[in-house]
Amino acid sequence: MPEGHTIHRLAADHRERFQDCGPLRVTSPQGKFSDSAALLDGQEMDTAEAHGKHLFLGFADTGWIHIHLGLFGKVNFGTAAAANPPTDTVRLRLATKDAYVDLRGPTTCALITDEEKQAIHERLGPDPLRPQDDPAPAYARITRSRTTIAALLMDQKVIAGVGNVYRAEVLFRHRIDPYTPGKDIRPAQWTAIWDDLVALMREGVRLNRIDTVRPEHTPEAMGRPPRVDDHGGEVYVYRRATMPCHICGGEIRTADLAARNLFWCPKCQRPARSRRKAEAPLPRPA
DNA sequence: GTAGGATGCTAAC
DNA sequence: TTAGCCTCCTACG
Repeated sequence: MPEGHTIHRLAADHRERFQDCGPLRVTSPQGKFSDSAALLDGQEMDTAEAHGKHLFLGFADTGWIHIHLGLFGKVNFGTAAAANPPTDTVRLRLATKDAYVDLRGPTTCALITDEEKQAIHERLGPDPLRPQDDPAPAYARITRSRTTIAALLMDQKVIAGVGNVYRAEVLFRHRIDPYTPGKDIRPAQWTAIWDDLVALMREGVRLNRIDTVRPEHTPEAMGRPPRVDDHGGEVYVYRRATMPCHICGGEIRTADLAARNLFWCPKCQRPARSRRKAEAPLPRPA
């Protein structure tokens, strides 16, 4: 379930359980990380950090474990490693005598150097969850681009950490048509998007799930049934195709955009130019 | 039991 | 633009 909030939460969870806890048992039951695991076995993890969807576990003497979960990767924490042997799909297990963590199905799990880590940071855009990150370079790219804002928000070189859920939800919250070209996004709109992502994603880290509905649109406030779905959080449009919009009652739509599912409300997120007209939204390019 | 999809990304055409 | 990667879960027989 990896958008940026998940990865920042994982970094904090790794620090809490394993940072400066003495030598770790490092193994790769599945085998694909065995050589590096052997190098790391018995070392101490001294830090863990996240940038966008990338997780870095720091081992002062040996380097960094670079982890990217991709679409399927999963992390499970547990206690009493000895009593819970890993299954053969576990790529990486870190363990103390009290706690363990298992990594399965990542796109990336590799031992890298400081220089390689730096190169990864340099190709990522600012991350709303990194307090020191500046949203200005992201806007500079957006305002130069004819690509749709929906695609730009998913481009990790532009902004790091936003995934398919946050992109759909933040555009809805600001009534922005997802097909708006980047160059038509006004500075005030970008500031509002960034500030909102900072708030939403921080809440995502805290609760370990994505909630985006405002207080007046919660199930309790509206007297509607809560969402029944594997993500847990309350949302406006993500995976709600054909269901009624919580605000206007119109039908939520879905479309393919850059090989991902886009969700939006065509009434609430009408292009600015046609919002004055009482007509249906303009036809979309395929 | 099996197919298909999923909050991601890259390399190759 | 497409195929490929990696795993888990759900829906459907």
